[in-house]
Order: sequence, then C-alpha cells, then structure tokens
Amino acid sequence: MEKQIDNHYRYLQQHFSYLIRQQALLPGEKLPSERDIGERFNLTRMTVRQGLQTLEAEGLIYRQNRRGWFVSPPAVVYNPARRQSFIEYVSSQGFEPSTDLIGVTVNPADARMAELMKVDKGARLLFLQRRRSIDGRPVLIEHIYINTALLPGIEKEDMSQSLTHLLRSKYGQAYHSMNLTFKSTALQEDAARELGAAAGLPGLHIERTNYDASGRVLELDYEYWRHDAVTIQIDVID
Amino acid sequence: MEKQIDNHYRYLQQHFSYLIRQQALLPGEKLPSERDIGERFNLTRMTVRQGLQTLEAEGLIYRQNRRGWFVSPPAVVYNPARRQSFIEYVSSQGFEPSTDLIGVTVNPADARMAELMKVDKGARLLFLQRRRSIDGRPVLIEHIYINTALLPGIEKEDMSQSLTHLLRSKYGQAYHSMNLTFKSTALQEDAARELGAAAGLPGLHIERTNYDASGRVLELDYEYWRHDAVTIQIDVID
DNA sequence: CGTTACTTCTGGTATAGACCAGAAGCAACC
DNA sequence: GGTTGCTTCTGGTCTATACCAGAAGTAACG
Repeated sequence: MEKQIDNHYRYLQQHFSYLIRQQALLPGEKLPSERDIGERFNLTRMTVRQGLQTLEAEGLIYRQNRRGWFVSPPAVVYNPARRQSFIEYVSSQGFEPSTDLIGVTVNPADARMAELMKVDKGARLLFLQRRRSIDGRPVLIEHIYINTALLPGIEKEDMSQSLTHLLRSKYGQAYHSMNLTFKSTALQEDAARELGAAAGLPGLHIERTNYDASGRVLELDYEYWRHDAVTIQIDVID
Repeated sequence: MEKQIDNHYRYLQQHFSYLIRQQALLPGEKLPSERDIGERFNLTRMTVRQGLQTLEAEGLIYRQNRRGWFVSPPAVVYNPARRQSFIEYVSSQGFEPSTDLIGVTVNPADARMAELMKVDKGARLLFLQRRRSIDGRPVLIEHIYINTALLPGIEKEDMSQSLTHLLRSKYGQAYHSMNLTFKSTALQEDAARELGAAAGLPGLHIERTNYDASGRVLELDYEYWRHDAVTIQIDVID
C-alpha cells in the first residue's frame, strides 16, 4: 500500500529510496547521470536534481563534484565518550579508515585562539589540517590546534597518525575531560572542496576541546563531516 | 577584503548573510518575497531560491510553507546530560517555550516496539505526539512511547506538561541512564508538515531511550528538530 | 613510454517562463 | 458580528533550454 505520489521529484525520491533499501543499488554505486534519469522518467534535469537533492538531504546518496551521484554507505557510529580514535572506531565497525595530512604549521595564537585555548596571545600553536576517509571516501575535514607548550616536541611527530595514540604513548597523557558541541549546518566552501563536494553540502560541525587533568586545554578540534557519514551516539549515566 | 563572488546565488547568500550578521535583519524578520528579491537583483526566481536554500542549509534563515522566508533566531543549546526539561533549558536561555499536544493514544506494542522497549508484544504503550515551540516558532516534533506498566495511571495526566517533572513529582522516579543517538537528515513528511514546513527540510533526529535503575525502558523518545534551532553540547569526564 | 591535447561526459549555474496550492486579508453578505 | 467567498500574495513544482567548468578517457605525439 504505497501512498500516491503526485510530485514528480517525490516519485524519483521514492523510486531510488526503494532501490537503495532493497539493495538493488549498493553503497558506493553510481547512479545514472542526471540527463539519463531525466530521459528515462521524462523529466527535466531541474526536476531530477530536485529529487536527487532530497535524497542527498536524507543521507541516502551523495555527490562528488562533476563526477556523479553515488549511494551513501552506512553511517559510522561515533561515540565520543568511548575515547576511541577515528582509526579505532571506524575499523571496529568493519570499514577501512585512512588519513591525509593536508597541512601542518606552527602559528602564534591570535586573540581569539588565545582565549579559546586559555594561552597567552602569541603562544605557539600547532595547527593541523587533515582529511579522513572511510573506505576511500572522504568524509571529514579536521582542523586541530595543539598547545605545544604542554606537549613539547610534538611538532616533530608524524601527524597523519592518531593523536590519541601519540598522546598516550609519547606523553603518557590521557585526556581528562572534553567538551563537545554538535551543530547541523552547511559545510564551508574550503571544507566542501577538500571533500570533493560542492559548497553548501549539508554537514555536521563538531567542536571538541580536550582538557588535561589540570583543566588546561591540550587540543582544540574542529571536525566538518559529510552529514550522511556519521551518527553520534552517547550514553549518559547519572 | 571580500573574496570576489562570481556566482549570482552566492552573491545573494553573502549579501543576506552579511545583513543578518550585522543585525540589519533581525531574528524572526521576514525577507522580501522571492519575486521581489529577483527583481531587485535582476535574477530569476530559481536562482534566488538557490541562494535562499544555501542560507537555509547554513541555518541562517528558515521558511514557513507558503508564508515566506524568515531570519532564524539563535539556536538553543541542548545539553542532554543535564537532565533538564525542554521548558527548563529553553527558558533558562531567555526564550519562551511552549508545547502543543498533537495526539495521545494507548496502543499495544507491535513486534518492533516490543523489542525496542523490552516489553512483551501487545503490552500497553502510551504514545504521545507533541509539538514544541520557541518564542512561538515550532522547532521540534516529539514522538514518545511510554511503558505504562512501569508508570501506572500516567495516561490520566496532563501530557502537555513536562514528563521530566511528572516522573519526578508523581512517581518519585528519576531517570537512571539514557542512550542518545543523533543523526542529521531530512525531516519526514509528517514531521515537516507539523512544523509548518515543506518536506525535505534539513533536520536533526534525536533518539533517546530512558532507563530506570533496573535497566528497564521507561520511555522512548524520538525528536525531530529543525536543524537550525538547536546545538547539542555535552561534557565528557573520564 | 610518458606526455600532451582533444573530446566527451558529468554536474554546476542560470534564464524565462508557467501553473498550482495554501495563507492571509478583505469585502460582501446574512 | 460572524461567516462566506473572492482576491492577492506567497512559496512549491515544473518545463525547456543554454552555457560553463571540472573529471576522465582517448588519441596523437614526442
């Protein structure tokens, strides 16, 4: 008993949504081109695009700039309270994580960063930009600010590895507490481009501040996720 | 030093984004109609709509079905670990919360709900549908399933009030733990309509399971938020 | 063999119209 | 005074077409 659909783009949406749920289209698989779909269903490309955009908003498909539309793989579950590294939680869920280091610089803190990281203006901050992928699909851009004063020599380490592991092994320093903020919003132009997507992609912003036992800011982490790639899960116990 | 914008819709986006940040347009204020904007900037309505949609994706504006586009108020911060009721955390941030009860029914649990709530199939579940608003703007649809066996007589209470308060006062039963899941996705047709929006609205789904001290499921809560209305914030301490 | 240049395919952006459906205000009517 | 029905304004959907820009494959070239 399917509801009658009178909108063309909704019909498309339901059609592909059905195919994906039935696994007639598999994760990562490419959809036909917008023009092909339009021909097959006798619809204008604009209408086709509207249908595809609603599927994108639902998280069922995603696009790669000028390459095409693809079926979204299942979202990875991210449970921040577990203190697992990206590599740990992605691979434990049966996916293949990878990391590209986009940039490493050491910069003096400006007024804003100094306040956020509770350091003096001009303090040396290590700034990392990384792109992280799941099964080869870029899903996440990270901007990380590290307080070098608390972690001397860290700028000489391999920054494409897990920071969690690095801090554990080299500095014997487990994180003590963290503050997390999640916000659903569009991805900024830079982040979107580095994910191989057009700007305006629906995204999830995560802001994470990591503190040591004395309440000092070890690390400030901005994550920009493709919105279909992740589900957040948290347990709260009184 | 503004970057040169060569896309028309991006120009619009930047233009309104600027006006909103400068508070030349205030929260809740209505934008000119799509046709007016098109005339003023010499753009097609389709192009105008694309610009507005990117602003919507950013969370700067929202629409009400066939009424117009409006500037989004600041997002309310929702900190689930604090165990505050909607009324508490909204009003403590200087906004005016309100609740509409859309539906109350008592239904026997089907197979799926029985499993989720760890009850026998056919067990009586109280099902609530509520719409919650901030400063008169509908932001959230709630679907709540309550295990009546654990909370006898609860179906006779006023269900437009805070459940948190009700459980505290009438049943002396504080929640013990909860499991939370966040997912960025499009709002379902029903939820979108009840929020006065078109389907496909970018949204945030929150699924919350509340347990008592014995690990029994007191309440299962599905929340469908307008994505621009809320920011999630959590502190994690080891 | 590796590089370059061309061609083709893809989505990205934009124009110019059209008609529909719901929201809201208003005027006439009872 | 309240209801009814019309008009107007709004966004919602859709057609038909055009050109641009980046990705990818291919053929020619050194």
